[in-house]
Amino acid sequence: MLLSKLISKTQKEVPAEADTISHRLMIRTGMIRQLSAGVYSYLPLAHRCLKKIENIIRDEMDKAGGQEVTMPVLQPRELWDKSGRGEAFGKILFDVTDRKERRLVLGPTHEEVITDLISFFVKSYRDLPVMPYQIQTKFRDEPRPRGGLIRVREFTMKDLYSFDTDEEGLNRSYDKMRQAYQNIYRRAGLPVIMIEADSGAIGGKDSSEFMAIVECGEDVIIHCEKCGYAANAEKAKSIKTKQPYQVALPVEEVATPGKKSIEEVAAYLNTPSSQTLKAVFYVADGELVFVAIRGDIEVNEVKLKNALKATDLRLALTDEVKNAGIVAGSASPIGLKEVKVIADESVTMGSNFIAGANKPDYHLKNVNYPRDFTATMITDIALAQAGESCIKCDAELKSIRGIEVGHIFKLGTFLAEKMGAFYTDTEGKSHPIVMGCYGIGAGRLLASIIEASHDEKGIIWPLSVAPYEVYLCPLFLEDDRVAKASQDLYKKLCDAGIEVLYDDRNESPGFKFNDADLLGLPLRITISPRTLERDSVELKWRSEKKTEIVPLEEIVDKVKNIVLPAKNSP
RNA sequence: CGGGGUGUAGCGCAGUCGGCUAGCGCGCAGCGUUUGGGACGCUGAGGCCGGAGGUUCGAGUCCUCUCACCCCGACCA
Repeated sequence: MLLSKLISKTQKEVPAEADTISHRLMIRTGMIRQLSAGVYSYLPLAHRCLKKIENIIRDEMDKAGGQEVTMPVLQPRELWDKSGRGEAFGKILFDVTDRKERRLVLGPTHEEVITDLISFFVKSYRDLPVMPYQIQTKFRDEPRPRGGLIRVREFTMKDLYSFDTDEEGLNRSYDKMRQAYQNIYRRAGLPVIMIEADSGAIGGKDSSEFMAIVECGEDVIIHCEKCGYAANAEKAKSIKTKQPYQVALPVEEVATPGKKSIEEVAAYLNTPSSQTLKAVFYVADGELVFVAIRGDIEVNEVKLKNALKATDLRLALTDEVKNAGIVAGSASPIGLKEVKVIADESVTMGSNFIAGANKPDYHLKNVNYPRDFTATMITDIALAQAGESCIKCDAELKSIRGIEVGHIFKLGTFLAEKMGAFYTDTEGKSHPIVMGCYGIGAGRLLASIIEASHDEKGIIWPLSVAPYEVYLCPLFLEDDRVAKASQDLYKKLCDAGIEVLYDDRNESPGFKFNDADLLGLPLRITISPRTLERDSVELKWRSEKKTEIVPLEEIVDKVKNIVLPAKNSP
């Protein structure tokens, strides 16, 4: 490809709104162009990377037994009503109405469609297992797109679905996918860690996320360096810090004029926050819920939502709390009736707590569970934090940030039951098909690779996903010898099956070198009057500082030997 | 959805006590000189100042409404 003809233009300056590294670099290299919030065009450089990523994914899916299909983007709304997930997805769904006023959605994922499809073709245990997949555009009306390609509203995703006769089969499919995913990241040159995750609106039991560890990560990962335990913070369990045991003392009222927050009360009474009980109010599917938790711990809303089996969970409004007769700032579960109380297990870890007195400007001392209050439910609804202890080995937990670049789920049978996907076993009995689903976003993977592989000059592409493999960089093109030699070399490299970006512009050396670094192709070949004096060219890896002088007659073979093996063997 | 911010040339920005042909840098086009780590000179093209309404002799600038985009939070396979 001639650089002068490439639909792209490198730029020095970048719009103020681009703040993540991958976003800035993709704009500066002319890879993407935003059309609307979270909606992008992919120019040739990005397109080529995406195709390479997709082909790696496709290859691994095929090897693992996947069969590629294409399913509709337009999906009737009834399908989502049937599965019951329309509600769980809520406003994320892009709604469309056709000319007959029929409601459709733009597919955010395809479990409904695939289950419907498979239920038609799979009738017997003999047809199972199957693993259909597709690589296709998905639509999700995210509340807040951000970070360039990190979170967008229209994106290409590979989604594979496994259908098995039983749990054991599901586990086998799941393991195959887990291995295939590891292969994909390795081949794409992106280090990831696999962590335990919450399945969210998708539903199901077990789920694992593959996280790229990068600065701009949206997710917090709690992990243990000692035993390797790692989980999304919204799922992570931990051993909470212990409180010294004390003999339960009689409850005592204390004045706390004007002190409302845990920090204020704890400071005023000169006690650590771990010695207090905190009250937080939520509305779960329209019902007010009182949440009690130890003062030093935050509520994990995902765990709470799961514990309540709620579809919609949000913090309660001031008025809603007031109308329920609760005194915000001095609230406690003590003596509370008619309101559902969910307590974190931390309220049982400790004694003689400070809690609200349910009247303004007063708190209670020496509150103990269950002597002084009870709860509708006591369970783990705490947000695990760095500094707490690992549930597996008791070592101290750390937290890091990551981007979710893949998520695999064991769905089980709930969708098959809802959608009517049953198979007949050897005895002629009918059973719901056991499902799993496995997603990976191509654009996000691309952005993550840049996040993980760049320097102050630009991108450093791994060979496997680079838009081109070689940056052919002639200097002083007006010199006929240079023009002829580089033209000649360009042709030979192309004929050898090497993907070459030929910088045929009449720019200064510095300008070209800087563009080469910015674009980040793995190999740079420089030809100039100086190298031609020695019948040579200069070869340089983008990832390394040093250069190598290679004779003209050897360069094609040398590049072939570097690039082709890496290209052809995964 | 709550809080904050920004819309002026392809990109980055200035101009806003209302006033004349709306500027600067980068980029783009032409000519010339240069050039092993983002060169320089000259010439030139390019603007419904986000949109609508209003105030005014006069609006990029003031008022009202609106739209878009970004950031923080909420939310998020």
